Amino acid sequence: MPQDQSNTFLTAEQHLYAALALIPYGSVTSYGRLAAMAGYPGRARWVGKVLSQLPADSQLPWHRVINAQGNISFPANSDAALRQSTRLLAEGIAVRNGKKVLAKLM
DNA sequence: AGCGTGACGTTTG
DNA sequence: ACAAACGCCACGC
Repeated sequence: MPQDQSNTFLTAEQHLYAALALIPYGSVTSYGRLAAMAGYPGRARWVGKVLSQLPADSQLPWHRVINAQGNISFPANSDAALRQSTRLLAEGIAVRNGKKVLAKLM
């Protein structure tokens, strides 16, 4: 039954949110690693899609997710990239050229 | 069914 | 450091 969302059953997205919430303040990880953490190895693109649909008022630390190259996955100096770099900076993580995140991935 | 498009990843040059 | 070539999966047309 589709609407039977008992608390023992978690959707794939919920697993992802749970994994995302576990990323510690001040550290970053990649889409691919987050996918694996959530139990879906090889689904980096899916992670990106889910994050792109997060509500604007989400309390989840979406800004701690960058790509495997260590870059913010938005065009440098776009509004989105600026929002993310601002939030990272607030956690003590520096960003070079509006793209490169100067921190090791988790 | 076919094709283009993504907040992507790995390998190779 | 940069780019191409794959691989990957969900969606919309």
